[in-house]
Amino acid sequence: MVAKPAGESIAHKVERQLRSDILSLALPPGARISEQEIGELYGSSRQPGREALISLAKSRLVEILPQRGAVIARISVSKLMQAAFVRETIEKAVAKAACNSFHFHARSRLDDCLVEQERAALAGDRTTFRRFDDLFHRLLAEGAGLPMAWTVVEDLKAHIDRACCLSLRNAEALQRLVAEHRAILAAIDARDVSAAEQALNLHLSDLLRDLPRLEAQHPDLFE
Amino acid sequence: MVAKPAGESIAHKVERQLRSDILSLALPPGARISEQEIGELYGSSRQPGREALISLAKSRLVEILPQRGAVIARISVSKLMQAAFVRETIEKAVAKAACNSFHFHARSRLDDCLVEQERAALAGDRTTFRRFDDLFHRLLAEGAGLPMAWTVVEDLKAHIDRACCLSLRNAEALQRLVAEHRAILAAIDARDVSAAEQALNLHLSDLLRDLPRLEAQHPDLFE
DNA sequence: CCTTCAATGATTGTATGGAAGTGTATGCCG
DNA sequence: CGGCATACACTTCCATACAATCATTGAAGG
Repeated sequence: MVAKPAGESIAHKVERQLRSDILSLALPPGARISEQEIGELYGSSRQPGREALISLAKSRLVEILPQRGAVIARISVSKLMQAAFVRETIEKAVAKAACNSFHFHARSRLDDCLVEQERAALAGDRTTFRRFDDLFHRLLAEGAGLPMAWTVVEDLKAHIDRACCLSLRNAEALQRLVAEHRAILAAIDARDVSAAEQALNLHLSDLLRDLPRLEAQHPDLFE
Repeated sequence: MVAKPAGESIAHKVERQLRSDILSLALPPGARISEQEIGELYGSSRQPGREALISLAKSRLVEILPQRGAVIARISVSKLMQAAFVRETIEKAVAKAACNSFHFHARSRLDDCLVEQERAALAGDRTTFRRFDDLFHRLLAEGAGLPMAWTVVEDLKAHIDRACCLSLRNAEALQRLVAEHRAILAAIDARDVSAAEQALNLHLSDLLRDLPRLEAQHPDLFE
């Protein structure tokens, strides 16, 4: 049995690829993009490209101008700050629930997750790092018995991730994030709600502190 | 100039209609539905029906079984409770922000909103009532300077609204909800954070209290 | 020189044909 | 009568054709 006997539809593959390219800023905000060129880029027809665009428009990563075309959305500071705020309130509530009780299985996976993430940080492998960063927050929600909280946070991250990507250009920042993850987990293990909330606040406000610099440095990426 | 010279794409119209029909339980959970019959139902081809299905699948209102078809999603008690919890944490944060400062324009629109909603409640017009219920929560978020909080809550409502629809079969319940809205607004006007949070908690837990009865009464609608 | 208007090109929105996949029913064989 | 293979019906998924809409360009007229 092969790993992936095809499994996924072309439209989904295109969507994932395109989302990744947008989040990594490989496709610059403000650039126009048509269904046709997405199709050509992937060796398929317009249809999968169209469906990918519709999906990404729901995440606000592209903006569809009716009857005219689509553009890669610029980073909105206002939306970013709102998304960060909402995310923080959700994750604090998750942490509070986690302090109350935590599923054993998720807890053990979190240890592995942190090890892998630290390895990626040391290797400077941002792609892998980000994958385990997501996994950390997802496992936190699952362990607290609130898996849906992660799906909400995941949507919010669309507004945050590109700025995050800009901010994490130096390797020591990656290791700091891992340390913050450990602090969050330690507070939850100790069932110390206020410590957990404080650790989360620190973790999520890293980016906001860096935001003015990013905006000054890359004015064309912001709206 | 006519009011709407067409304006919206067929796909969007189909999506809205289908979403409405699912939320109102006109289309029963568990029923299968194909692109073709959606198209026929609306006098269009399969394409708009397909796009509507994809959109609704993102809201988890339908479940797409790859290469096989789509079914109207059943109401998940687990998802409902998680969504209600996350929603409550978000709206409490919104209320807290609202106590701090509130945009004048949104505040004045809220008064109108409540009047209209009460009128709908007295007339027993559930459709209009629901529209102004949404508007109330949206204006709350906008007034607090967090319009994005509403978009998140709106997504969460997909998991909640059908049960809510079942619960509100008697007219006095509608008027109670309006009174709860007034209580929330009064607490915000008084800048009393804990009163606002308490009023919101009461408002949103109405449904949860009723949930066991609904599940017993309509077992086929739940998963 | 500026405004107006028609032609052109590009892009989306819609319809439809065809390929591939899945579950079911049917008929055959033991 | 039960188990198995094959054929069939149904659906999604992808490709492509067509129509409608919008921006741009360029020319004509004031």
